[in-house]
Amino acid sequence: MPELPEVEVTRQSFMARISHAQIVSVRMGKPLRWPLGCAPEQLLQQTIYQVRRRGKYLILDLDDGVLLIHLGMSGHLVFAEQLPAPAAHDHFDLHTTHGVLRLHDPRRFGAVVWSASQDSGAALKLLGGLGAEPLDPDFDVQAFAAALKRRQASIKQVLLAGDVVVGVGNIYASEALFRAGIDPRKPACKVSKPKAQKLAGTIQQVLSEAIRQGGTTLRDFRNSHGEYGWFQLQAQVYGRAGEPCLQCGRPINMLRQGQRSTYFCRNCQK
DNA sequence: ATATCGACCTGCTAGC
DNA sequence: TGCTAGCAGGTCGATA
Repeated sequence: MPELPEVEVTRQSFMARISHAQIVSVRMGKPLRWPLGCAPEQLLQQTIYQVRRRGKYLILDLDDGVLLIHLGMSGHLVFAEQLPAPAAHDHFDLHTTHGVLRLHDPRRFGAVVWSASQDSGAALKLLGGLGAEPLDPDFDVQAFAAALKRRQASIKQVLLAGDVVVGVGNIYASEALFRAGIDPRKPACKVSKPKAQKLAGTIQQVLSEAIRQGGTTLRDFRNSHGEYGWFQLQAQVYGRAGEPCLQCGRPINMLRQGQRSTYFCRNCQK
């Protein structure tokens, strides 16, 4: 489910409500991708100051350290004053003075991890290798183009790797490459500078548009109020194999790159 | 260093 | 109707 837009939409949906809440109790269900990294009791009484985002991670600032939350493939957060008793796939509850933050994650590829700071320990390990934030006003298009020049892997796989630019997952990679007219199979280093600059723009455009649409709901995604996203209706290639290209009318192609599906138009993307 | 591939886990759908 | 294979929004760690 969650690429940058879904994580950002989630963040915006509960940040103000949870801000300055104090943690009252913690409930953990089945194991998630990584252990919490501290005794749950250590979180009690701590205040949550703000909720930030880095790539696809949410970062909750506490009195003592940070709590990282990753939604994996199938996770979403719910935040409400009260919630029903945990059901199947509700694997983490953070009870606070403002309400309950609950992670629902059927596949359990998600995680909640405590770290002493954002720049040390578990957080350093998880966030340290991440690339640039595409929606940061300081995003450096020249540096982005230069970084692509150093990579021989296909442009699609370099986007997904997240060490050049963060937040672009399988849906938005296909969409951004289509809008930039770049063949997803092209080695990143062979993408011309103008095309790389164009791609930087289409990545920003696609992600921003998706945030405005509340993200993409293929099956699981909801924001913390339980509302769906609608960007899937604007997708021009993702999930449209065999359907006519909206630019040239020829059928959209699908292929596998690194065990992930890529959707593109052979005619419009060179 | 970089690229590829398997692994993690559950649910749903298409096809027989 | 029921079973099975294959696929799904991510990313880490082992291997070449």
